[in-house]
Amino acid sequence: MSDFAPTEARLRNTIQKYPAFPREPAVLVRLVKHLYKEVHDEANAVMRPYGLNHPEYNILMMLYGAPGNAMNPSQLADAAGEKSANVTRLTTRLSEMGFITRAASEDDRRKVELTLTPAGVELIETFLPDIVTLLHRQTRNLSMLEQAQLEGLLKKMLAGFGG
Amino acid sequence: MSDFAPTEARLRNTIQKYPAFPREPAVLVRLVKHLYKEVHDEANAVMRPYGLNHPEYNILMMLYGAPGNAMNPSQLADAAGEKSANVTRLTTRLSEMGFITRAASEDDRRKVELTLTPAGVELIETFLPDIVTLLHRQTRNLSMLEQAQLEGLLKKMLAGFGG
DNA sequence: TATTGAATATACAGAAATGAACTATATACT
DNA sequence: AGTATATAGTTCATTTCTGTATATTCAATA
Repeated sequence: MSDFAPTEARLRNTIQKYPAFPREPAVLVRLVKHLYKEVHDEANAVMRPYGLNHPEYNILMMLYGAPGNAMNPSQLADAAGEKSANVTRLTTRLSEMGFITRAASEDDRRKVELTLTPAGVELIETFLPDIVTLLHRQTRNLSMLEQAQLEGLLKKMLAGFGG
Repeated sequence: MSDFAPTEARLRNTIQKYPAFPREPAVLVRLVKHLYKEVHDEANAVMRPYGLNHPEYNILMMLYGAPGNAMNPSQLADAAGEKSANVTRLTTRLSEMGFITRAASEDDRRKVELTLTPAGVELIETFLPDIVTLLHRQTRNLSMLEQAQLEGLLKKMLAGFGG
């Protein structure tokens, strides 16, 4: 449970030296960063016994939630927040392990269709209980109302990106 | 401005197949992940012309906010959310570039003191205008009240980690 | 004061991620 | 049709990161 107070202190010093530095945006960005690191590390730890890491978990879950358990690499890159070159590597490995298949698309021959295999589905449903526990733990400090509020604010912030 | 609707749809499918999967915690984690990726990529893009990347920017800013512009590697690892082995590498590079110095601590000889050089401070104050612009852009959709609410909720969530 | 255990930082090898270049296919335009 | 432009995916070289082992110093205590 990393303490955020030192970050606040550093930010005060920074602003004293450089008054134009915007406190609130900087706090938000640093909080997001810290939260992500925790999420990432904890997910890695949970997945390790299954021979997977956090990005691989993500890929699998995106497919699990897709119609027909299938997606293209580019959709997957977008969904999982990975660069496309990285999706190639990740899906190659998952396919070597037998959890997904790779097939050329019929209608557009540039496209590739990645599909979960039954073994992939089985694997997912094996590790999901651990993930469910993790997710509950990671949000245990927030009431349902607070979770909903947080969701709304994060979406709003995210929507402002990329301009 | 990556659209979040497909994520929601995937989550609905997932829950239909696996009802125990907690929607709200999963949404929050995915939002944090997407936000972080955007923050990371955009910061990398802004820093590139200065010959730096996002983690290096972070290291420099942590030092800039520290008393005496100095910290130990372990403090820095905690502050910047980097693994300590990575801090060694990052600070070695920054020191080779002349932006920080590395010195053995007087009182505890296990410790190392990393300090910003004048060149480091100058560099920071050169790129800060671009960062300030970036930070404002990344939070432009949120009112000041919303930013404060978001800060509170993120802190609360973060405080629940690590148990 | 020895000894044991904890803390700090680094080294190193292997794994993961990135950016840029490239191939192949599809779409738009004239 | 023919040419230019855009899109999908991969490859490759390089950079970045991680986990683990190790060296050194400090702290506690018997």
